[in-house]
Amino acid sequence: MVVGRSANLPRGLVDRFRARGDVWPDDTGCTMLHVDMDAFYASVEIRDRPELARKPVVVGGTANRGVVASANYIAREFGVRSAMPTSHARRLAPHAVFVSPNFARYQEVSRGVMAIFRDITPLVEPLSLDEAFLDVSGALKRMRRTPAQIANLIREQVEQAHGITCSVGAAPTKFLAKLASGMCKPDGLMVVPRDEVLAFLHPLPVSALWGVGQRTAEHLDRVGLETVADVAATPLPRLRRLIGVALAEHLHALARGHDDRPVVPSTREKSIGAEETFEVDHFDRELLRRELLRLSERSAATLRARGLRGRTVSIKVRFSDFTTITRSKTLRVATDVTQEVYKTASTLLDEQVPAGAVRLIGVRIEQLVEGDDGEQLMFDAPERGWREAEQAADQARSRFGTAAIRPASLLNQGPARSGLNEPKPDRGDSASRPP
DNA sequence: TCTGGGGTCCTGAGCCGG
DNA sequence: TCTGCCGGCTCAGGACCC
Repeated sequence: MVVGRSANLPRGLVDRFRARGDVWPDDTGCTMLHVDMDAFYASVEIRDRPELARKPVVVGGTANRGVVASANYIAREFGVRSAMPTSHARRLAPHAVFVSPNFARYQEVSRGVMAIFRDITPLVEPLSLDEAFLDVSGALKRMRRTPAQIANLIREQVEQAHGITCSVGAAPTKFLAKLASGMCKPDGLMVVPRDEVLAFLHPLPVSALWGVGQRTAEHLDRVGLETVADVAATPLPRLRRLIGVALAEHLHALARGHDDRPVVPSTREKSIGAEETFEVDHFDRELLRRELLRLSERSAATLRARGLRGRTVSIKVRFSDFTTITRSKTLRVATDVTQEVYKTASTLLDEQVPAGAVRLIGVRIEQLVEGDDGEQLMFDAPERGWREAEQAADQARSRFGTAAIRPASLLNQGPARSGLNEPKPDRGDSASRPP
């Protein structure tokens, strides 16, 4: 979902490389495809509710502090962008239909789309629900098609099967394919021919490089590096001094068109966590501890569901002025037990977090190992009883719903706030929903 | 304008043991 | 025994991505 970046790209460049009609670019060696669904969440909502088709549609948190997760192209004409505060989006497009996200629905559609990709090649690397890399080098011979023809086939099949459009970039490397798919949106195909890589890359602004966000772009701009060509021409030692060794080497390689990362079909998670922004800031430590328990429960349940345990528990606290601190503690033995996670998180809060108005609190578990990796459980360990109880609760929840079993201290708390386990009310646009 | 929630990766400081 | 060096680990924070 590249939104803001493609907006500032040189127009002539986009026209030059975008494939249209029967004009086929030279796609020899462009076996890396990046497929990106167009305004994915908004497109799924519109497909499910066709009466929204000609309206500006914004998907995002509809509460006071939400941000835009996705906006269709009609809404974007009014300046609405993803990651923009919903309140701002409402001012820009007050007549738009605002919809709360339904992630279960998006996951379902995403699974269907990924299945289409896997019919073409087993080398599929999903980056998120709405995009993936595909290495089609092995599929060329079998399908007797070129990369661009396979890309078009994917676009047709996704639209036929799911009623939504996607854009595809085809290039010799991952980074170039991803750039290309972002530049030909919506519903487009762009090929970056092997011998035109630098002509494609060098006029782009530095922010087009993967790993350059607002801060790094400002930093580079201050020393006169504005385009990808400028980065490519900068001696590596100077770049290292400017932005650090790892980032310098990464950007220098990308700027010269070098990127030999393969498609990796499955990657292991490094951490699992949950966080929550409150509707209003809170000082009350008892309330914060209850929230930590809720988030510990969510995170540990995810660990158990995936057969993982983690050694490091970290908490994140964001205060009303947006300063954010994290505090962590590494346990002797990896755990997936809610009570263990909560106890550690709660101690970190009590001992290391100063008093103040808190707008966000989060729990994350790191240093993950497979359930039977690492140290064996001690059979007389106190956590053993908790684990059995929690596994039973997990099973009950999977049968009777997430509200069926909750820690005693979370009872009488009323329904969870947005982003928590219960199904979310679809606030804001109920008037426009059919009966 | 006023900033979500899920993550990953990198850097640098401090500590510890060999 | 003391000192310096080095590597590994932990911890905190920042930046980035979708």
